[in-house]
Amino acid sequence: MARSKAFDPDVALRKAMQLFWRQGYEATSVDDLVHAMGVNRASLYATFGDKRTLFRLALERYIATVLAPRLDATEIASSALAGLRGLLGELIAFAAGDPQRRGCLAVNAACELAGRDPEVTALLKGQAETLETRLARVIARAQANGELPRGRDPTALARLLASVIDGLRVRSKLAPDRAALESIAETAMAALG
Amino acid sequence: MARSKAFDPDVALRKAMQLFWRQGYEATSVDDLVHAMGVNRASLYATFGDKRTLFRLALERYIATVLAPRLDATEIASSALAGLRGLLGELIAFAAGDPQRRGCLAVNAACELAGRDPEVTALLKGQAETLETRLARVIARAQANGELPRGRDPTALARLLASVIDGLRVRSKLAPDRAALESIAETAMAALG
DNA sequence: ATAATTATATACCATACAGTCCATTACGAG
DNA sequence: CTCGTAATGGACTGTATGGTATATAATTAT
Repeated sequence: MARSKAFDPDVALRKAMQLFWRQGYEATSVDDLVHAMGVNRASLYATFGDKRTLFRLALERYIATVLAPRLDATEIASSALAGLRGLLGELIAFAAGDPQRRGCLAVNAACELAGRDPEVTALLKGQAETLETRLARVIARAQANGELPRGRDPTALARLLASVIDGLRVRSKLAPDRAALESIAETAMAALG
Repeated sequence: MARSKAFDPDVALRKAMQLFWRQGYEATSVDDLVHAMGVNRASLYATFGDKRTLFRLALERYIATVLAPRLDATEIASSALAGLRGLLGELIAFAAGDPQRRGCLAVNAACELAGRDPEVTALLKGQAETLETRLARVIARAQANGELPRGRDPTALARLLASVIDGLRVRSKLAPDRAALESIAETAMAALG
């Protein structure tokens, strides 16, 4: 009934995500996107809308494909504590192994756009809440397990951990020094006890 | 011997700092700066150089006039622990009282430019190191005072605290909720003991 | 007052930008 | 095979961008 797309929208969106991750929103031009995505300009607008919409889609994809699976793995781990350690460990391994120092697209977007783009702000705020809630659940499980002492508020501990994670992401943009990052993760884990 | 400037370079630089703080680097045009600073375009270039140089100068000024004095106050406090509490308290008060949710210019700049502007990266990395060193000094003093138990590595604790601070700054861009921020600060302070 | 020097106003430049239009091409249902 | 539909190439638009040039105005040492 109609000509079919010469590109895979999923792949193209992933490329857009990666470019925004590397360069940020403002520093990325539509021309940059056209080249990186390998999609014709008109097709890009027809498929994804304007630059802002495309960014929002790329951010949603980042949350769904990068952040959420890591949290899934954290929750699924048989040992709650090991799950948390694994989360921090993966984060550090990624940061230390990324010569481009992209950091985290969500944190980058928060710093660049929060307060100036309501939709992006809402998206990121929701993600931050999800992170906290899920961390609190895992911490509560660790307390129930006896892996962590009881009596401390899991929500407060989760908030601290979420802040440390954001802090690690900022730090890894400036000095992705594995040893220092691991020291932070260890001290943070100790703070849960 | 020559005509004198019709503007105060210090005041103008402060205005530039505030605009970059509000909008970020890429989202701020030279025209925006011309208007906000109240300086003629040619005078702006003659006095401060190009946009990148001006941003670097504004960032240096931010570090010198916003960040450094807070750290001074932290170190000077008679009680080391109260100094640290004061630091976190001021940070939270600022975040909670800023309807524009500007966050921290240094963190914003790190997320937007680190890895793509070597000079800015070096500047921010240096500031991060200064923060850690000075926090470690205060923590060591608290340990020596008996305000904190001895035996824990002040550098590791300082690194954790610095990460929490960066995390608070990110969080305050999304949800500058005073109670939640205070809960994080309290839990972080507890982690020092 | 004059001359040397620096600041200012304003026009200007080339380029980059986000977004659109249209002619052409390919697909697939009938 | 044909026709309706949608995708594509690529030129195009108006505007915004960072940065400069030039002419004029103000300052002060002499």
